[in-house]
Amino acid sequence: MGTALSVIERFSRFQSDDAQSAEPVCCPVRDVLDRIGDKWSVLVIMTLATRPQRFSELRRAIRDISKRMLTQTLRDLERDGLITRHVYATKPPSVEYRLAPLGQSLLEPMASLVDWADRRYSDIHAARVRFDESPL
Amino acid sequence: MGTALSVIERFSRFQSDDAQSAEPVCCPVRDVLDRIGDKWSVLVIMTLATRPQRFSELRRAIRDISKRMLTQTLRDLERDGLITRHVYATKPPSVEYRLAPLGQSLLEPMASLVDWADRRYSDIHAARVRFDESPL
DNA sequence: GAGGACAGGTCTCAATTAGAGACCTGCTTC
DNA sequence: GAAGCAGGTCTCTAATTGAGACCTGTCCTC
Repeated sequence: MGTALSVIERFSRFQSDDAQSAEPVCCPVRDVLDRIGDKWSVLVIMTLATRPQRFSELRRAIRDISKRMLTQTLRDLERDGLITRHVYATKPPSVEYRLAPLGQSLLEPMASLVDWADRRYSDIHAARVRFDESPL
Repeated sequence: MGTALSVIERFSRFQSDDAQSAEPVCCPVRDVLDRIGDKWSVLVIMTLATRPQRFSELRRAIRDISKRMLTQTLRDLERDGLITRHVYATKPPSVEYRLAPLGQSLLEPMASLVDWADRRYSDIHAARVRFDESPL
């Protein structure tokens, strides 16, 4: 609790410093969060958490991702050092993606978020229904 | 560690069940993650973590958010029960946003993610540079 | 009492981004 | 020799975003 606030306060200070300056916004945390906070990254990382997988295994696991977005998400994650890409010179060459140590280290905090989402989902859903039904 | 994997495995099972069915993807965790995983939600929640704030205070704190997106983000967060909106009938009516208990409960897991981002930023940045410089 | 400022938005339009799906290369199978 | 899979790329369209004009109402200043 106290820990959470101290982390967030540190971040806030960064952000308000930024609010002063005329420069474009530049904050490491935002930079990273923008990257892993997109629609597919978290899903891909969690899918790779159990075991390394090939391109088409990932596509089957995450049914509604398009090839285009899967390719792009994998490239971005590789670029950030969260996953690694291994090409095997088999008959039709196969490509395997696996979590790099950096990606592994993300599992812990990510799991706490997933756990939160899981436990609070019913509250959130109830709030939505209430909001949508409310007068006006 | 073990905890992280068990949470993620539970989620994965959900996802692979889903992979079997012909139905459109439907998973509580994804539902929630899509919502808070957008560009602005995390920023707004963290800004409100320190104290309740008014619309224009938020705009000043998050300099590069447009009015349109701030309004929309706040509505969505309110709808999900993460924040509450209070209108005061002052001379020019003022509107204050504050974290609801549900939003408070998100601070802890979110902070662990922010902390990760903060501590790993240099690794990620180094990986990017390496990737961008690499042959081809 | 006209002009400007601020609060909290909404609306419109242009630019960016995402998704569907056709297409490509190389190799195997019927 | 038609068809299928792997791992992508390319193109076209649809949805999302951001910039910024505009709106209503209440101050304050001159």
